[in-house]
Amino acid sequence: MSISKKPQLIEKALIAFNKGGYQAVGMDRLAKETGTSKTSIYKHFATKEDLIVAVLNHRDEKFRNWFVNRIEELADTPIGRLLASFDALDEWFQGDDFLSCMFIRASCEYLDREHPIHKASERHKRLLTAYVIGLAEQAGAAEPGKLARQLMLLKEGAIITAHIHGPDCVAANAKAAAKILIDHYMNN
Amino acid sequence: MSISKKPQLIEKALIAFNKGGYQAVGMDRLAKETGTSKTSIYKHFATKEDLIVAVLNHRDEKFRNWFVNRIEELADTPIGRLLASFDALDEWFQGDDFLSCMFIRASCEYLDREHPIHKASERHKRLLTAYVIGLAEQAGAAEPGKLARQLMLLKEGAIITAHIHGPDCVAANAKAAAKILIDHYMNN
DNA sequence: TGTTACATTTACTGATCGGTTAATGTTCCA
DNA sequence: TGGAACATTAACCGATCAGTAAATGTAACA
Repeated sequence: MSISKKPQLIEKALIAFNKGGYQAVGMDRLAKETGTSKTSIYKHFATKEDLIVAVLNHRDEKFRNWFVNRIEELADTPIGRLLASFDALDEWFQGDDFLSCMFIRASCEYLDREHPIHKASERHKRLLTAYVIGLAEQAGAAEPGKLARQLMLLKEGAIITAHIHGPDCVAANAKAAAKILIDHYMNN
Repeated sequence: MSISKKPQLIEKALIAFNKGGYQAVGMDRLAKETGTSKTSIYKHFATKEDLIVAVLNHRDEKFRNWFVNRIEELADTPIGRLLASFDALDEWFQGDDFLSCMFIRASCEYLDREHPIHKASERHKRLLTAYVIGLAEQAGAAEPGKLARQLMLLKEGAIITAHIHGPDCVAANAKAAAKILIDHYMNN
């Protein structure tokens, strides 16, 4: 495999891990599903752990990019965007390949907060939170950090709930709660 | 192992799975950590999957029992209890053995919603939700189901956030959001 | 055409996976 | 004391785990 095919390997590994789980998908199966021999995979990544971290960082970039762009398509005011973020979530939940969040799942399989895979998940959530804080600041909320973190709690909760019980009504309910919180922090 | 030691086996297996994860803890390690030979374990449980389901059902009973009792110790009005549930969460988060929620983690390792282990997790969350709905009804909230489900989103989000980023401020922030939501549904 | 360099495959390592078989205690009653 | 019943152990099963070594294929350049 030439060096230029590394991104394709990461992309295919992402699909495999998303579908099957990090521990459950072994390197042999990964080689099969990516169409790349194990030896070639290990040319690019020293360990499975390194590959997973690369997959997560790729996912981070792709997801945040999609999320922000979608939100900006859906609304053009800060408050509108804070709310629209839940519509974007709903689209994600309703998709065929939604199997919870790859970062939450990673942190559940690699429990130690100091584990590189766990840290990659922490980073993703921190960056997402920073984006929401920015929106809350633009909106002129009384306590933007507090509001943003509360909205993030609703988002994480919605992800878990949509995965465990199914996606119906979950994002809409989270959005309704978000509306109440936003209204509170904009009038106090 | 006599039949009477089955509960102890479940209890020890719970600790092992909580500490190490469901897939990561193999049956050999489980035998070592529970002090029970594999053959004896398989006398009580046909498969590892059956054992995990038994562990989860035990955890469900134990956790809900603790949760409800703690809440009723902390407050004696329905609204007080809705809020106190977040203080109980905080106590859980701050404990030494907090490694996210065993049911969330189970649903993350066994992704298929039809999988028995996933279903056991769904059941636990459904029963918890039912309890919170009951409190919201007692409180006389305008839309008790909606309020309760929104509070549940905050709880699930808090669990994930406390696990990924650490427990500091998480439950308190969720409680602050809960206060706003409760206030809204009690005055409208 | 011969050679160097690199990509890729096959076959393998020891360890561990979930689960089973056969042998060895141990207990209890006749 | 003999033996049926049951609990427990150790050894083993084929499959798979993450990772590696050796062999093979392929391309570029001299």
